[in-house]
Amino acid sequence: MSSLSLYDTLTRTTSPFVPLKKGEVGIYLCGATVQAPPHIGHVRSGVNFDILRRWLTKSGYNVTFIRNVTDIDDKILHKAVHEKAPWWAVAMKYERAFSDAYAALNVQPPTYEPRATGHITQMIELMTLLIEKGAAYAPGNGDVYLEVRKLKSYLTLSRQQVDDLLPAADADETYKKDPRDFALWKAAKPGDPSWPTPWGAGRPGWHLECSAMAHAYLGEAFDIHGGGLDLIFPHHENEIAQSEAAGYAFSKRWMHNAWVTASGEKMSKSLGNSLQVVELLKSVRGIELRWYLGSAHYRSMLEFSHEALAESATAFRRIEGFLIRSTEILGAAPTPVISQGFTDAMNDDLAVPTALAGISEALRLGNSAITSGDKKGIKASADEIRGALEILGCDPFDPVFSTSGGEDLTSALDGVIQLALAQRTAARDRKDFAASDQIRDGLAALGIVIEDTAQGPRWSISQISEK
RNA sequence: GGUCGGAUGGCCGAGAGGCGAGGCAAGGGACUGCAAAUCCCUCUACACGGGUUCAAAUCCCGUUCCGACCUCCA
Repeated sequence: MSSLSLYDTLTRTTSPFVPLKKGEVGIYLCGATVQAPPHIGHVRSGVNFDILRRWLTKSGYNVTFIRNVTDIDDKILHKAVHEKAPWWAVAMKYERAFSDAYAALNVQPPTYEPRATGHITQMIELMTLLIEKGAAYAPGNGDVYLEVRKLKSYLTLSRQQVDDLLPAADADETYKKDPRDFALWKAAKPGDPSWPTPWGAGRPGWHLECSAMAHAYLGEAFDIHGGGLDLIFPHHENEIAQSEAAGYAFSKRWMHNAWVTASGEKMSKSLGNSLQVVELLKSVRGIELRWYLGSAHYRSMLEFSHEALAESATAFRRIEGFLIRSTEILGAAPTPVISQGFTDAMNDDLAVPTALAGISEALRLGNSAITSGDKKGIKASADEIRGALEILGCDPFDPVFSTSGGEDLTSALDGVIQLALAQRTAARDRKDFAASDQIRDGLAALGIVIEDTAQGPRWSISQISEK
């Protein structure tokens, strides 16, 4: 029996996962800044860490999963001006869009999903502590800064030296002791939302909120902190700086997902709307998009193309088709079973691609078992495949993926189609293939696909058409 | 300037000293009245140049190209 090993960005190595508290895992994942609709890069992070969470849960851990919502920042304020709407309306609109995208991809809701603006009190407490300890200072302009040169281990996650950093273009050295000092708190500008503090009214800096919320929900030390690669610096470095300066042990392990790239380049908001989740869901189902995003290793760049996505969806439908056929033959949905091969792969830093190779093997064996009528073999393969799909969040039997209409409609439809199939079978028996093909073509025109199997004809509703 | 990744067959994507993952696409075959589905077979690749080694896609040195971060980023 293998045990779980995970990569740690801090040490740049894979090491055995040992929780701080037996049987418990605390995870903090940096969520979205809700200032635009989600594109697939955003949801890849959600999918990757959802797989981690499901695997930890399946491994017997009680997982507390925190994913924050940054609902106040410069971009949201700019967007509010642009959209001629209050900043909070903009934030809520895009928070909903993210929630919808996560739901469409079967990303489980976090245990708690804190918003930055709901935790100003905790942020003020943290700043007070940091100032008391001499790590932060309020120079009187309403800003509060963290003094990075006082920290002994600043930039260890990204392995940089303070003096190597390019000075920020917008650094205001009037008040900062060092241009690299970063803002915990930003003084209010006229017209901007603000909250009162002992140092003046203002709003939180981006980094402070995550430290404050992680502390509020997971305590001074927790197991895993996650996010996209681009958050390593400055965001995660600054979180570490704030938290350690406050005396917290903070995260024991750091995990970062790689990007979805387009033509080799990191996906960015300038690429337009085509790779937004809502757009892609017009050509593939949520379960298929999830399969695609989850199929590459989380630390590998995933080169997006519409062709690759379509191929991935085809591959998934093949697996799904087997599970549906096996269910028809066995008269019951498969029971999820986790195979040893799947366990070993997932325990090796979530080696999903290796696990997928195992699924392909089980699929081949299962299809052969259908051909030979080996019900025991069918069940063994179907159980194993469903078990794996469940962890990957792509279980076709999961109610979240069920198409509207439901059982009643399907069974009524089945009765009608069975009548037509009986006519067709009769025609085939008397070798009247013109008549039998006419029936098949007629059903096909209605979106009903007929297949002749060893167990007799079966029908299914054809998948949504490709664009 | 600093830090960090990457380059694998037509395409996507694993692997990290010996045994050429897997998928998609393509071609051939089996099955079938035909189709679909399914199964079998074929297509045997690691950017380039050196080196280490009995053995290198994998380790070392160098080169080229692509990309990311350096205070808005999943």
